[in-house]
Amino acid sequence: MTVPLTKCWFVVGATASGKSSVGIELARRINGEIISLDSMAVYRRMDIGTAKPTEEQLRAAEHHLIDVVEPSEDFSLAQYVGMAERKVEHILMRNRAPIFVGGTPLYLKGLLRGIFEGPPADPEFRREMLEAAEQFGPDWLHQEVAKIDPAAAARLHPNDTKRLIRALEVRQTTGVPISVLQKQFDAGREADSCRVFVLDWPKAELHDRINRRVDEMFDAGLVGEVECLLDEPAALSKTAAQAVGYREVIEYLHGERDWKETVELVKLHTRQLAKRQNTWYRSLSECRFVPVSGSFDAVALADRIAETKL
RNA sequence: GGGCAGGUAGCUCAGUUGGUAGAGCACAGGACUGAAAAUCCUGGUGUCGCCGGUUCAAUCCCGGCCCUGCCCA
Repeated sequence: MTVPLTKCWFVVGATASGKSSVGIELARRINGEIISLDSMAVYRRMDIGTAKPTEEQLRAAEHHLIDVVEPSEDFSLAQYVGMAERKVEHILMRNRAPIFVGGTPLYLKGLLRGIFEGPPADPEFRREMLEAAEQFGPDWLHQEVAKIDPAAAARLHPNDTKRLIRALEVRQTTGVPISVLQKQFDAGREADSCRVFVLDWPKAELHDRINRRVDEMFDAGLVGEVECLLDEPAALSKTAAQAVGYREVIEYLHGERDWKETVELVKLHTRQLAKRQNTWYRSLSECRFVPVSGSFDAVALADRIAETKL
């Protein structure tokens, strides 16, 4: 169920923390291949706004799990973990080192601790539940969950619509309460028993990097990229359309706000994303924090990481 | 120069028939397992423009001043 942790490396951090370049340097040193750990880089033709590796970076190291689904397709944690496990297997068969690089902490936790055996999403069911919730009031979902799974209801806030619906969905399709299935979680381990490195920037510096990068994305043609996506025959999937940068630009193209406001909003949402990512890393016992700052040197950092013994 | 409107949290603004104030956003912290770049929870951070007056008590009432916007000269 879980990836063989002692054989894998993880380079993670907030968005714009410099993970990609460190990952590539590390791959060079330890004969590794990179597996993207990113819920949005999986989408084809969503390049600028997801800050995918450049052509040059892609040549410098083998990369996986980038451009693996169409923008019109939904994607999920379970799909990711399944694909990642197969990649790890193949890379190990080639006698190379799997290096996960990216910033989707839920996926990281899924790799580190496993995911529970559950049914896939049922969009129809979710839509119905959402409508019902709207009709019967905000507490209705919570009451429904309490009826079939008191343990889950106790854990979930009445406003936590998405998780409440998922609890109902799992019970509906499997007959088993989600709180029973989720007991399969792995407990988590000491940081020095695995190699999970978090690039840890001072907040002000990270914000500067984010703001600069967002400006660069717009200069590089983010709006044009989004226009092309909207011109495609198949509409953007729910999961693809919620990506930071894409959502705001779509609204801009619909005339909801002007260019300058849009750029600032993307910066804001990216900073907020970075904050949430860092909250995740703090909560995962496996993480080793690697302080980095203005003098950031990807080569030196990769050297240090490569020397880490278990 | 005259008239009108306004000055309250980092921002946009409520409000107090006089008992020192609260929303949204921002910000901080947290949660999170098939939507996760999503979603949810908790927290108010303040010379209520300035100086006087009335009052037990003024952000609120009165007088003066300053600033901003609009209109008239």
